[in-house]
Amino acid sequence: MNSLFKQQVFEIIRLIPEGRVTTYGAIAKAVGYPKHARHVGNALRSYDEDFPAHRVCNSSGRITASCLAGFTEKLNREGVAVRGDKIQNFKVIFWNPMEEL
DNA sequence: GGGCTGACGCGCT
DNA sequence: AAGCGCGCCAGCC
Repeated sequence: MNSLFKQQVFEIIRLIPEGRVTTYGAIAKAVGYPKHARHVGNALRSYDEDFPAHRVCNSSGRITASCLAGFTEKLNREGVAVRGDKIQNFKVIFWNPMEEL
């Protein structure tokens, strides 16, 4: 994949407000690659510190990241309730990147 | 070059 | 409600 893809993905994630979350698919669509949801996650396997990767989950509001515990803790600190791997009020706090472009 | 993997998503059982 | 199957495609071996 070209680095532009990653770059745009990272750019969008940085725009996610505190206390809000979005999905891999939504980001993929927003950057013009609707079928590349997997690669959004793939690009996030490694990320810089201070990068809010914990604000990204799958389309059903579940955290599928490797470090679930860490993300849950970060989300809780931002006021996002998480039970198990499921984000509570997902539909309410979902942030749509499409509306920001 | 080929097979396997995967932080996904959607439709069908 | 909960799985299962399949499409998708960049990396990694």
